[in-house]
Amino acid sequence: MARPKKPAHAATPAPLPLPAAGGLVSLADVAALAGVSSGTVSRALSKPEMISVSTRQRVQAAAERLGYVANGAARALALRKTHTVGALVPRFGGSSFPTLVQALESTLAAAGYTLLLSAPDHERMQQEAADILRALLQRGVDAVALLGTEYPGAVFTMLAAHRLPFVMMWAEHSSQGPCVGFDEQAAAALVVNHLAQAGHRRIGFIGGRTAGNDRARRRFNGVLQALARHGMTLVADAALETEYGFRQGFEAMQTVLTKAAPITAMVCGNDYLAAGVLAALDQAGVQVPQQMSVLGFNDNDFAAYLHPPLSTVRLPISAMGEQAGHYLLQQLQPLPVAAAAAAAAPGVPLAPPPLPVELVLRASTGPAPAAARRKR
Amino acid sequence: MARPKKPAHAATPAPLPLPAAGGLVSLADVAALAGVSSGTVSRALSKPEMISVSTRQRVQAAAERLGYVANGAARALALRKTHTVGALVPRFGGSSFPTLVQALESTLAAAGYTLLLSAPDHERMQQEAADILRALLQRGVDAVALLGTEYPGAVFTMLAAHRLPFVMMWAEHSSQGPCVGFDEQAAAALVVNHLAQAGHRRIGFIGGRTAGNDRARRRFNGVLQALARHGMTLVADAALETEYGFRQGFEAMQTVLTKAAPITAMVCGNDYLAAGVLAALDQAGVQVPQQMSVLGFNDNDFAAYLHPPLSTVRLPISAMGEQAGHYLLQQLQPLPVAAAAAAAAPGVPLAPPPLPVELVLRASTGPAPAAARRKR
DNA sequence: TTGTATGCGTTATCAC
DNA sequence: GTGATAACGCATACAA
Repeated sequence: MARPKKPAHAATPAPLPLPAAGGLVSLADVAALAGVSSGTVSRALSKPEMISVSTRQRVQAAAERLGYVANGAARALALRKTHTVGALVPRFGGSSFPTLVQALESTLAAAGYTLLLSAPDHERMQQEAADILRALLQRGVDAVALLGTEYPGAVFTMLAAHRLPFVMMWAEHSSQGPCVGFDEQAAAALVVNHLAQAGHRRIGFIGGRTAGNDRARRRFNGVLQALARHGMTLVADAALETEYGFRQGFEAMQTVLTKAAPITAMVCGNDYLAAGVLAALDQAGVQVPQQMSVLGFNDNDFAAYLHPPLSTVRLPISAMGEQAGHYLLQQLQPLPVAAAAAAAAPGVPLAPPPLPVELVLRASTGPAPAAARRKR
Repeated sequence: MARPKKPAHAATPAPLPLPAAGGLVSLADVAALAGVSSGTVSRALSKPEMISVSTRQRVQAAAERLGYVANGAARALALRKTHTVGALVPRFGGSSFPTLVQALESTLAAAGYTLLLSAPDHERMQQEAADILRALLQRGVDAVALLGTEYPGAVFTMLAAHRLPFVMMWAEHSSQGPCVGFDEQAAAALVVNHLAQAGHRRIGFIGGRTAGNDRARRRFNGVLQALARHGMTLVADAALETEYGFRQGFEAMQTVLTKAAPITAMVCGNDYLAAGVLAALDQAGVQVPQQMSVLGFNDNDFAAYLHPPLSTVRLPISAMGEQAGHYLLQQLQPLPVAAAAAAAAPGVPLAPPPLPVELVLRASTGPAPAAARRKR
């Protein structure tokens, strides 16, 4: 600033590594030190191949020396790109969403994108989703990852108005846009078929709240449908929904036991619930699997370390996060071939196929107890 | 733009809710529609009290109509403030960090701040922490929340150079800056004292890796020191460190059992490990607590639903996240009184006091087994 | 109360 | 290969 030209022989009296006036070190500062224009500095740093070796080195040295860090806001303003992806993920703690988010974040980070996380604790989500999204848009994001599909229309309207790529995670078949997820019905079928083949006819279910939670609802419906294919339904008194959580599973199972519904197997909506269910059975003196079988959906990864180890459907949570990330990145930086494909079928971004699920059998299931089997 | 004045009687032929040309709707668009200048729009939206009621309403209506969302990059550039806090949290999935982050995020969100999350999956963290922080700075953050204290000096140098408020979470007494956390030593003492009073003399420990993990190290040291006060040390063959996780706890406990170290109690570094330990004991036919007591640090919240329910020290993870958030917010928007205090003692931001811990006893501990007790 | 003009730090366009 | 210069969209002195 004081001297726009002047190559930096051995000038500057106090060239500390952390100088900068009141504000922070900018392109202009680096330019002054390197004795070039700010435009050159910009290029030297972002497109080195366009610059001669000597000046590039001078610039890099100067930048290093001053501890220059580009101002993302200015860059975003000029580029109209933030290199940031927003994520809307409700009920973050105590769920398996962290695993999903971790996978999403590292996938994005590997491509130079950062994750702007919004994790409304309450079910503010339901009403305020649009406001929360607005905050994300306002802050500046190039794309958005949503958990689930249950959002007010305003959310999709805003997304469309801003022409933002987005993806719904842990979801399938939304008319609103592309989803990544796995086949919940297949997962439920895996569980139910296994129980049916073992001779179980009276089956209970403890799952998450279905209102405003499409994941819990699909899971529940999947179980119902799979049961129907075997000519069964859930035992009325033994079908509950509750919040996800250890305590909730525990208490729900206590309720089921109180009602003394004669069941031989319980299906658990996720493994938090399953752990609570097992604890309740243990406390009540019910033997697993001798007196009752338990199976679950394995959102997290501790089912194998419960007592008894729980048979579960293993769900590809991490893979789902990676898939979401890759999908968004593909929308963000379309490769030649992808762009060509997109041009061929415009308007319909190709969503990835559902991820595979897998039944993992452990000690918690066995043939239906004799007493129950006699009933049919 | 076409007509800078002109109040918007009933003009514009196709006033769709999502118009905007190639780019997106900006202040100027709203201004044009409302028939005012862009400066007025800016004020009407951010400082409504400076504007007359009538024009304010016109502006708000126009903004609404166009679906205007402010451009955060431009705002950040003009304001030199991003209203964003960066977080560096390693090993995100399968830990108790999500709970912490959730609490941090909602605390910040309540004050209008968003969370930029960086969650290096690997122990890239160790080497690349500075690069990751640089990415955060470059993206633009007003403050930073770090998990733990183990960062290269470059990290703190950059933080200082950019004059960024920051806080280290789950930490105590760092010379590098303010910390929020709880007293790990007190927590360890709670556990060890309880065991000592029950007559245990031969105690083992399975905890997290201490290299490059100050939390695991403090926890380990706390146990050692508490033992020392009772004239004990850990039983050599029964003291292991491993990654956190169910499987890891399971395998570590198997190793301990293999070595047949005659112990009467195990202390677990966290509850993932504890769950694995219990599973291993169960599989080996070791009765808890009759033959062996197990206690643990309760990072997560499922200790009560294990088999048997695990006695633990309950750790205030959520409170820690809130505390971190409040601390940063206080640095960001100093209240009159806080500012005065800061002026009185400049340079040393006052870190909040450690949060309280609590011992929760359940069925997993009892008096030391007779066989072992005989030994002393 | 409202309009005008300038600056925020970068990138991109265009001459040189 | 490099240097001016004009956006980018918003906030804010300053003028009216």
